[in-house]
Amino acid sequence: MKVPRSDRPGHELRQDAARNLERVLTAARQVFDECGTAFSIEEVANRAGVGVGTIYRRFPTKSDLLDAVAFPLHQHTLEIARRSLEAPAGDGLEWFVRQVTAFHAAHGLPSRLLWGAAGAAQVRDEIAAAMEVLIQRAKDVGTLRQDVVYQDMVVLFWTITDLVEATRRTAPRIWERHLDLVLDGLRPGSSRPLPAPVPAVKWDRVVAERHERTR
Amino acid sequence: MKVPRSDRPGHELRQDAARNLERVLTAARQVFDECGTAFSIEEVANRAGVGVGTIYRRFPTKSDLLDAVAFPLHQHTLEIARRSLEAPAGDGLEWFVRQVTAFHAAHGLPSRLLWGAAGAAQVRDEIAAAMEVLIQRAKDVGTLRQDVVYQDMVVLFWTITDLVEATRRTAPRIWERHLDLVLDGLRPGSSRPLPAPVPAVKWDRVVAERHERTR
Amino acid sequence: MKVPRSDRPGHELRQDAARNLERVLTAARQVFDECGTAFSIEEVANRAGVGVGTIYRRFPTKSDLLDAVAFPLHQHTLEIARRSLEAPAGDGLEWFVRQVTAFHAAHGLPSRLLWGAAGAAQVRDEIAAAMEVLIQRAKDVGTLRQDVVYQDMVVLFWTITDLVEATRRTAPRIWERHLDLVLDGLRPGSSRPLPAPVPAVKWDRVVAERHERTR
Amino acid sequence: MKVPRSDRPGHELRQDAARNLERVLTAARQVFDECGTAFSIEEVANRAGVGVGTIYRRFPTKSDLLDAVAFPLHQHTLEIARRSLEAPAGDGLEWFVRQVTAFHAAHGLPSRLLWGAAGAAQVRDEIAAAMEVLIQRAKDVGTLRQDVVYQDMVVLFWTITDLVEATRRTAPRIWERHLDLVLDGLRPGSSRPLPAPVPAVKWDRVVAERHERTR
DNA sequence: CATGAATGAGTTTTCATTCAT
DNA sequence: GATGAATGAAAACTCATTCAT
Repeated sequence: MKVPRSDRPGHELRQDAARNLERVLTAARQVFDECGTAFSIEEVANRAGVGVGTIYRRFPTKSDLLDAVAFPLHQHTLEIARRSLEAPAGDGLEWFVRQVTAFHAAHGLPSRLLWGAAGAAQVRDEIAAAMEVLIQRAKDVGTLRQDVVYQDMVVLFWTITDLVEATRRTAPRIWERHLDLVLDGLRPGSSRPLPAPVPAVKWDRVVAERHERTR
Repeated sequence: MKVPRSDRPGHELRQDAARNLERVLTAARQVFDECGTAFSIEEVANRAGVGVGTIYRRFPTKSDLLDAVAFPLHQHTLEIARRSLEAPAGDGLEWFVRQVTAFHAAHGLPSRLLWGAAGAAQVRDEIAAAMEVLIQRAKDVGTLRQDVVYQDMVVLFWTITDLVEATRRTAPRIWERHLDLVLDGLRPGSSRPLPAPVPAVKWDRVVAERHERTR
Repeated sequence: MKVPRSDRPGHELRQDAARNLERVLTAARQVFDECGTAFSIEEVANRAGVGVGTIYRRFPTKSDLLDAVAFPLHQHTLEIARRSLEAPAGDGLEWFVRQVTAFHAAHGLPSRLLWGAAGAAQVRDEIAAAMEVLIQRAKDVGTLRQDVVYQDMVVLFWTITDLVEATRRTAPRIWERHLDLVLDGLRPGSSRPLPAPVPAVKWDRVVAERHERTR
Repeated sequence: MKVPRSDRPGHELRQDAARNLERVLTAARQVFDECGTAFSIEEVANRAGVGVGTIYRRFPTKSDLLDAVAFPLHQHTLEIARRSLEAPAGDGLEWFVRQVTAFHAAHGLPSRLLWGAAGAAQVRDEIAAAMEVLIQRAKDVGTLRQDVVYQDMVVLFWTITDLVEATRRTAPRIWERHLDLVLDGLRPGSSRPLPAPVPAVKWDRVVAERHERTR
């Protein structure tokens, strides 16, 4: 477990450090998966085979560690968004929603954690922009109700990812049917018009607050 | 909860006690609202203006306190279910969903807490029975897709109440539009059939696990 | 469980009080027997069917309650001492030791508690006086080594009663054989003279301290 | 207890730790001596000049701390047993009893703690084997009553060590005379045969229960 | 740089004792 | 007098974070 340092001082440290970082993140993902935010840093350190000090060197705070865990997930979600823009006209939105949800399901990180991370804001913005485009395209092609707005889709994400998390260990596929049901409901042919969306004024705070509650 | 022993005078002994109990429960609701299950008993005691011992006298366990907080909510939800059965044919289901959600929104208790409480099982069962009836009626009258099952409605509840909780302080009415959207999507006229529901076999465990995770 | 008060106020209280007192003492004996000094007043109150306040009215301190439990035992031990003086010449000492030990075994109260009680001092003195007489008689008749002194017998009591207590629940009769062995060793015919006893100067403190440690 | 990882320099890292450990054990011995098992970890921490966390790092449980305190005593007692086997024929038993008792007196730890510690069982067994040999030898040489068995000697130990403990602070040498008296009584020349020992069947439980009561 | 020992405030829970009813 | 609710000072134990080695 103790990695012997190289005999020649000073130039392979980077490698060790990198390996350690990877181990820490892997352990953190694992432990978070099992315990939620109630895990202890020491537990992570033990599983990673390093001392707590090593973790604190890179992540001065438990919160920072969580952010680091979330980071690659952000990136991947962003990647999905970008690729959705290349989907055949009108299919992008649905494809995006399904892909992101499946990704969540596969990696088991709470959406709140995911989006509350420091630095998530920028990613969020780019994703939002992509979604706006996807939404408009879907409306144009006639696969989405005209009265649906960006906000509706975000809220949908929230509910779906919460569901994914809540049932991951006991009914890991239950979200699929629910998603089918809801997506189908979003198609045109509705019998009742929607009320006006919540005014956008506070929207940022809504998003932020929702995400920060986890910590 | 404590039944006074007689009708004759001399039974208002527990005025102070009753007041304290009420204070404790109020404080607990409040603190839970702010911190989730991460609150400390001492915090509740401070806000209630009592000593921790007072809380422990009635609620030997943190868990018991949470149960006590949830109890009246169970009862009220059950009441809504019963009344929904008396609604004009076909409207009961939607009425039920809207009422329960509104109630959640007004009282701000997480659905997980609500349903994970000791003794919730029985209430759950009665509500489930009512919902089955309501679902059938809605299908009969043609206000609900034929392929929707009880399970779908429960999952819908989960997602909606989670949404309510997550946005209560920042966008307290956002859930309404979302509910409109989803409920409208449940009406007949769908373009795609749903896949088969998750087999009922594990259903009980799903429900139980989801609720117990909160503690 | 709640005893209804008599309709005519004020003159049967004594009886109730007496009954309560008795119940409390019985419960205390029982609980002490099970838990040692680690029992809680509330536990005693519950078993006695009274409120803790009732106990505190008569026994302002846990310690006082323990003293009250010990009292009748003192008296009985004293009684044994008195009767031992009437035993046929020379047999009194052994009879006394056996009787007292058997009494302890039957009632299961630690000797430390027994003798540490407030007001035990006087009883102790009278018993000591009796023992001195019994010892002398035994020596005169030749059933006890000439070099044995009062102190030796007290120490013997301590060791034996500790043994009784430590084995009461698992080997309730083991002390009998040990007592036989030791008593037999006290008879004349020793091969080695004893060293001088510990000087009597500190004797009182020794006795007192030993008993007070329990609290 | 912690094995340093290598002979090469750089292993004295835990100087502070070692000092702290020593301090903790010393403080624990002291506090236990004064309060019995009723001491608090915080008290130990204060006397040792460390935080409670430091104690809990090495002794996750109060019980573990007590075990650690007892451990060296076990070893030393075992050592005495081994050396007793090398004593001149027939003297070993008495030498063993006197040595062990003197050791108890010098170090002031209750026999219950001593023998109840985790891992004491093995030590106990080896000591028991040695005692059986010593007893037989003493009988062979004629310095011990033929009817004395191992059980008698253990019971004797219990009573003597309890006495040592109970009088340590007030009459620290009183046990010596008592031991002389009892040992002398064990020599042949008894006037009365002993009853049969308690059946060995339950013996193990007797021993275990006696020791575990302390915690 | 890594390590893990140390810290100490914080958490849940218990219980002797007081006091309003 | 009796009752049992209220109190709050412990106690055992945890864990994020700091710091000596």
